[in-house]
Amino acid sequence: MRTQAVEDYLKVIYDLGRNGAPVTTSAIAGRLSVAAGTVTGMVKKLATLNLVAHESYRGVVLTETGRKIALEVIRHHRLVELYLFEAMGVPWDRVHAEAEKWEHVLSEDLEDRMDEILGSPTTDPHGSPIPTRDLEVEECDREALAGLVAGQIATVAEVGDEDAAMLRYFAELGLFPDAAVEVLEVAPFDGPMTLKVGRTECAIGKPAAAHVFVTNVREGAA
Amino acid sequence: MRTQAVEDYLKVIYDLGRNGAPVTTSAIAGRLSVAAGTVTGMVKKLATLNLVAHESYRGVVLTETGRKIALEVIRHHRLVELYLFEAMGVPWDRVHAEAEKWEHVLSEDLEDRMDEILGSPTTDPHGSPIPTRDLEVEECDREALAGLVAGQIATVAEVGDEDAAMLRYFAELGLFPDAAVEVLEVAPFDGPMTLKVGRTECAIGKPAAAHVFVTNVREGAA
DNA sequence: AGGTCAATTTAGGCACTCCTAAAAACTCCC
DNA sequence: GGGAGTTTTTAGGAGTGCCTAAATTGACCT
Repeated sequence: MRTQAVEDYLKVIYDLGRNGAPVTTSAIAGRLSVAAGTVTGMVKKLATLNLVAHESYRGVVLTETGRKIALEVIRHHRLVELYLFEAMGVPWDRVHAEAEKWEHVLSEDLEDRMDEILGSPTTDPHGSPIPTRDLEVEECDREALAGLVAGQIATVAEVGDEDAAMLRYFAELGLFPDAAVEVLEVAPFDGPMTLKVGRTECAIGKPAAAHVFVTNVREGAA
Repeated sequence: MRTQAVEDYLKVIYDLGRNGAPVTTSAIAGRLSVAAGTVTGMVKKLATLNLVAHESYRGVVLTETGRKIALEVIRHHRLVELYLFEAMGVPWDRVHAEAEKWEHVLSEDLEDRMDEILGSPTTDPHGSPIPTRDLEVEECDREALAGLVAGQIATVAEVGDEDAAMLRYFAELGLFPDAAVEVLEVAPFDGPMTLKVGRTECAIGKPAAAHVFVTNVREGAA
């Protein structure tokens, strides 16, 4: 019953539902690149398996069981990402795609071994938190870089890991987790932001900046 | 087209067909724990994909393309086995089962990284040869330990990797690749063999001994 | 040669995951 | 309150991979 497709759906539903609201059919369809009709069918199946609660036309919410499975898969995914990055030297823009496949075949035993080799890490190479063995995650208060205004200083906490080209771009700019950024200027009409990352300046468009999440936001030295 | 099932079938057909004879439907069914009718259907599909040549009621033979794919999968399998064993400390009786899953999700990039980390190894933890990157394998002349007679000395080259319990038994006896064995006695009526492995003596039944392959067989010092 | 038995293939189904296209429900705005 | 437009669901199919049971073929033995 716990097929790869089921795991993928649960993972996506977890991610889309973090704000607490029910997850829509079309949102899932978009994330999985699948037709809407397909999602309806699958959601019904997940409901009969008691992994989600589904109200017709209203979206789905994970049950406790569904949430646990989602977190297991996410733990696998992020541990594998970090393992590939740290232990095998896979570049950070490629670990996500590999981990998408590995997450479904990782045994508990291997999970533990990776965890131990990596020293029970808490975040993956993109800054996303790795759920603990008993599936706790702390959802930190992170805000999008795109929402900051000129003069603010912050620390990069996490970057979106899905788009490899964007990750290469972030790497070029120095936008890694823990990097310090200062917003020098924000052009009007959703224009680009001028940043100081470390000691170098750069400009970044709003769409890309929406995939960078920061923490510890404060006003810069005047 | 290259599904996991296709890869599994090709791998098994390769293995069963090493003696040169066409591979029977039932042999495949047995190996894959699948009904005979299922195999017929899959074999037909493989034939339309030009991966095997199939003569009705006569068995199948791999085409060159099919053989290449089989060797790729086998290379993946054995590299993964060795990686799990060497780099992750997975006990040798468990690496086979894990590798069965990993072999299908390993990218070329990861394959190369494992190969490099391991120093371009030539055999897996059970002594099976790892095909080279351009898919050459040397099928060495190995004979079953079960076929030796009293007084012969040989070197263990390979042990069957499918049965975890049997592997644990071999480990207990010291029957690893490269171990020296001397046949002290062979009981009649397919009875057990008494061996000297290293410095200790032990008895092993014929069925188990059929899964140990040796090389460099010679007469012992009289 | 004929019969028996085993191996193989055929036939009909089932579960899963996906698709497209049409119908139904919801939302929102006038 | 009634469209218009979007979202969701329903309906009908397709491909893969598995099953069982019945029919066929091949092999072997007398």
